[in-house]
Amino acid sequence: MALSQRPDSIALQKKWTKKWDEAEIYKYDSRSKAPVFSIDSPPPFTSGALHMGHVLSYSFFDFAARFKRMTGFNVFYPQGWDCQGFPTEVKVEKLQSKDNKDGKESKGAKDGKSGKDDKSGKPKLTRQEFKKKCIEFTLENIDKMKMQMIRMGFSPDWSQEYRTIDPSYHKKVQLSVLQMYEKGLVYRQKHPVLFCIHCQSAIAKAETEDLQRETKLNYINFSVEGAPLSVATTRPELLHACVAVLVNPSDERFKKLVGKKAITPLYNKEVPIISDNEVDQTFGTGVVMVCTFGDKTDVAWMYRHSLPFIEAFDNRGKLLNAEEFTGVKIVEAREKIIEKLKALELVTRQESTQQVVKLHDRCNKPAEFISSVQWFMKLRDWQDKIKRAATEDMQWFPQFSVQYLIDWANFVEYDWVISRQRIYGTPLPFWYCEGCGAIYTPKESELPVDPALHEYNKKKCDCGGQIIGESSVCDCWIDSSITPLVIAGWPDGDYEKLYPATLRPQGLEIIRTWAFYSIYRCLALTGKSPFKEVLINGSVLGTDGKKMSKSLGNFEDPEALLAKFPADSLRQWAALSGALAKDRPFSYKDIEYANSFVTKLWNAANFVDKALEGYKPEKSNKAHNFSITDKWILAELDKTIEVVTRSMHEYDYYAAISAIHSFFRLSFCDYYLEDVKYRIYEEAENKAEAQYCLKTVLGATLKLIAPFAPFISEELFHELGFAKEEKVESIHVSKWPTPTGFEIDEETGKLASLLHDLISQSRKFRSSKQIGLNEPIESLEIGLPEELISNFSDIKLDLSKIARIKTLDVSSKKELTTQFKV
RNA sequence: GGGCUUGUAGUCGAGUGGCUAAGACGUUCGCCUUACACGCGAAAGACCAGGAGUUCGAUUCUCCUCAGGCCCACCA
Repeated sequence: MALSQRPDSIALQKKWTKKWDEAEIYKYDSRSKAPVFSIDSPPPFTSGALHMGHVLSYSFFDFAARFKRMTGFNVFYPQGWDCQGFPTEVKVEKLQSKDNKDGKESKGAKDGKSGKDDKSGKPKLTRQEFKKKCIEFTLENIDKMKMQMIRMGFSPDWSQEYRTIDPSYHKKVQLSVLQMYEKGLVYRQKHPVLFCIHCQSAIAKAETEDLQRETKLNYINFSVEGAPLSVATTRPELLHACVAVLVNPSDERFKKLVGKKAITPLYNKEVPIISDNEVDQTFGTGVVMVCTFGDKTDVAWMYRHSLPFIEAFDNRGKLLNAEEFTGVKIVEAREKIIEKLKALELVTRQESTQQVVKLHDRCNKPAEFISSVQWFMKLRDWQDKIKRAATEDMQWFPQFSVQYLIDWANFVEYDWVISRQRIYGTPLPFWYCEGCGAIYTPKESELPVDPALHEYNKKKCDCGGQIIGESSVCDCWIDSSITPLVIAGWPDGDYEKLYPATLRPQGLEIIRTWAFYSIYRCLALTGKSPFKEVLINGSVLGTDGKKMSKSLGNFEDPEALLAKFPADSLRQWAALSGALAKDRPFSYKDIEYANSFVTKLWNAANFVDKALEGYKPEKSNKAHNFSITDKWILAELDKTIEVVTRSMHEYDYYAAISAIHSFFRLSFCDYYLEDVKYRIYEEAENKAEAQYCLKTVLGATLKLIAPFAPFISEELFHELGFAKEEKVESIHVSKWPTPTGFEIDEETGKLASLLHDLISQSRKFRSSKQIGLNEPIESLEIGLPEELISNFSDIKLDLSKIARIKTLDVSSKKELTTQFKV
């Protein structure tokens, strides 16, 4: 049958997606005895549509999945959705405020306590209503993203789909938290959190914006053994919460003071003088006062040096424990306290300085740290175990990327705050007594629970205190850090069949979170590392080499690209641009190049299809009448299969796709097809051998490219009858090609390159004399080294036919010489 | 400031302790040759960032400098 024009890519995509779905070729077979290859693929965050980063990374996972299927693995490739989290809340709030015609935003949803907007007094969504909106928004996004994934030709087993909002998922998350609680790894404690005193809400760092501003740096005298010690601070209003004075251990000026006590001005409190490497000797006087809490460093220092904790102000920003200044607001207190210190002649200097403050992005007021009760998971003592698991139990691709995890593990200073005062998240499965702080947990059979809504809340503790259901939800990494367990079916008994996962593919930027927390939690829950191989990909930059972002105008939308290019081309772009763990600028040229390759493949297949008319396999197999070029192309094919196979095993998709492209384009299309044309058209006696080679090479190439270009390879695999011959439903479940085992001797190799060299020279000659390729050349005299002369007859016919030279004469020369005549 | 990473033709980018350092895009020239003009053929274009060291020999290994990128931290 003759192939027509290259088919429309959308029609192709629809046709094969449907067939693959019906034939369930991507389905994991739990009864199969084949070795399992399981992929713990990232559940994308469902606050929007797919972006180019997804296109790049999910293409990588898909290459792996398709390759492994073809090499005989029982591939387990689920796809999840990471649904809950702050960005979704923000987007839903924005949508809500758009609906409000007066333009006022709903703040009620934010504080996690009340569903009413206490500022405007207007009725707003309740907690439950808001949550419902978030879920609706999420489901819409999942539909959109799933559709895009299908259009990209990604091949997860959709029967294994999971969502982190599903009750079954919540149940597992809560169970995992409870089990870690049983092991003593979860606790409840007072902890500083970022808080907006204007909006009355705890906020995440991600909700803040930096503001560079000018402020006053005040030099204030403390005293040590009666002598003054000058300390520079921008926040004198926190003096009452000063718990220590820090100096750098290598600072000669203060070495003698370390270990002694300093007396704070105004409040006359005795605080220790401690040395710490993080103190900048050149800033201010080189002496820092540590307060609870001026900023994040204060928090770090407080934990590091086990300093006592003084509540500096309440959640309305009014000073606490500050003697005469108690109840005064922060900004006002700053001025009043400086005035008083000046009056006492304790301020020696004031100078302007630049500082960066964190503003709440909704109200543009400075965020403060305040103390609040939070839930924690113990990370201390786990760093070494995590590092050991990552280095001993796992192989990282590329190797250096494990260093990101090690660095992070070394850096962790305090435990993981797992509670968030938000709405859209997995509820923490705990109750606590308001009075004595006793903690109550649900039974496993009660899960999933929302303690905030539970009737248990009406009960009293043994101590007589009221029992309160926790209303905080889990950090979203609590949800996603157990994916290796969830996909394996944990906690059911036979989860170990699929645990640990074979492969964890993920982005470089979330090694510190997703990889780190997954290893930690899975180790804590099972004692076993969660995966064996980690594949790290970088992110896609704009064409200008900068991080892709809508505001920079270097943003590419996959949706728009899919309208212009077939998925097969986009996927090849991913392979072409994706050196592991490296950020790559986006390139239209790569896509266009990939696209032209798809066309090339189609056209070459078209030629082969016609050339195979009347082909009788038995003729070629028995005759062994292979020409030099036949032997050469089969040997080249073998080399390519070897390189591609090795590269695929190593997740080196760049190497794989380049090898395929260059073999097919250069060796096969540019040389071999030209070499055999005369044998096909002129019914040469060794035509069957040429047909055999054409068919073998095309068939193998289709398979090699199948993981990268699943649609076009499938179409051609069926159109040219390979599927029927191999009795398989799809190229994607066919066997990965193995080398034909065709040995090529040195002599044959030399003759093949001599032939191609002479053809090339003839073309140069034509080019210089402006002779068209279809006009014959009268004669060619060739001077050849002795050792090539005897075998020259093997390529003589090919040369005269392919280069269209009427007469060929050969004589013995030291080196190759050519003399063309028109 | 810390960690990682990169610096190869006009552009994007492979690769190697020693033979003429891939390929693509772009450029120039010639071709609609019965698969393909989304094509074919030919050509030009690189002191492999700079400096020092190791070595018989370095673009490749080590160190320094300079310049990018990503992540983290960020000054009281």
